Amino acid sequence: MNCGPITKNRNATEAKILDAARRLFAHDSYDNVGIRDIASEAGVDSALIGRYFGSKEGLFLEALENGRNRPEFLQDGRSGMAALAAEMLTDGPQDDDKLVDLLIMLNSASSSNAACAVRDSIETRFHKPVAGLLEGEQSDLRARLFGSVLMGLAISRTIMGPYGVPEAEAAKLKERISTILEDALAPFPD
Amino acid sequence: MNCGPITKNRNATEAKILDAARRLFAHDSYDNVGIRDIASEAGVDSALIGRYFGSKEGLFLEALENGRNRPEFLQDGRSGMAALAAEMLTDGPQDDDKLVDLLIMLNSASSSNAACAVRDSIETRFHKPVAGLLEGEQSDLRARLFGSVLMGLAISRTIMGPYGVPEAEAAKLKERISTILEDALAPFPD
DNA sequence: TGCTTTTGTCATCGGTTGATGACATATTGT
DNA sequence: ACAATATGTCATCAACCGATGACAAAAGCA
Repeated sequence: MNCGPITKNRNATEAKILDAARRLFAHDSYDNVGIRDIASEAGVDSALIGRYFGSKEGLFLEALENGRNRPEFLQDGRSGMAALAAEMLTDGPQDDDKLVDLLIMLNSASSSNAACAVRDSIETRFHKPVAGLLEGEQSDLRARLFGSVLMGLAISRTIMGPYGVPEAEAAKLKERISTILEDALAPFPD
Repeated sequence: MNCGPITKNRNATEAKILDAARRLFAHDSYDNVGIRDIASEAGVDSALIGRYFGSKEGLFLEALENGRNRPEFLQDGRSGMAALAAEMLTDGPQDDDKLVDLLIMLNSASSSNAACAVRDSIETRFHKPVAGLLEGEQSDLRARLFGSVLMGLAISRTIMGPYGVPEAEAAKLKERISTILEDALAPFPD
């Protein structure tokens, strides 16, 4: 495919750039991914990033807001959350589409140029929706607690590599994590 | 103090650099902290970093291994771990000496030039000692699970800023977190 | 005191980064 | 077919980075 004379198509090019950016940002931090890397991965000239997205930061913001599967896991309520956690325990979470957004956020959470956007994104696209699903008092606090456990698990599974929580062959581990997450989500006693 | 003619003292200078480095690395990522920043913070010429520590990476490694209060929290066994978690829930954990090591690791865990050292350090100075304290089977796995929860909490408290788990005025929150950590540490049923 | 070594200062290097203006080529509209 | 616009390419800029060699000043030693 894509033989014959070169074709020019802005929408397709933007999509290629966005895809490449999401792929790279999911594996490395904002600071460690250059516009030349992204352009190269996308098979495109690096100048187009500035032209179409304004700046590297603009591209990062779009990559962050462009999650296909928004909070799709939320549609299933709590079982969806458990499923998301289970997803993290399967092999190669790095390439799991459902986790790309989370990985992008985690990798760049400490990059000063991206930190604000990451925080906002976590709040808007994760904490708030989760809190909305919870009944009882202090749903915000419980959602953040839940989020912290999930983020820790994600870090352990991806960034920590072989030193992190290993893939779960054992059902015991999944069960254990379910228990922990339930603990985080449970309403506070009066 | 420090008036009169300038005095030259290598040990003192190295200490100033190391202190400054630990302070800055605890607030920002490896990539976002320059040797000029560190030198300036230490009140020292940036060339001395190269001279005394070989390179920026060398300095980072020393800053990482130079934690005063090694795993002092481990000396108290499980109650020490709970105390560490409680420490994270108090106001301004950024300036808490006991958490500096953890903050340095978390901030630079995604910086490719520092990631390996960070992973090793977490494994050596955190996972292993914790596992050593645990009785029963699969202590390594349980230690990593415990670590993931703690890291998630630390991220929420520091990097997430106002969007993270808020300071714990309520004893309820501490109790909840204790429960979660106990869950993570508990032996697996047969 | 005079010499050597250590410690600190300064200027600058090569390399990389994000950004941008000038230009070339393809597409579109008439 | 021709002009106008949209899209892609290329070269280059200024700023920053980590690193380093040349030099100055202090400290240690005879």
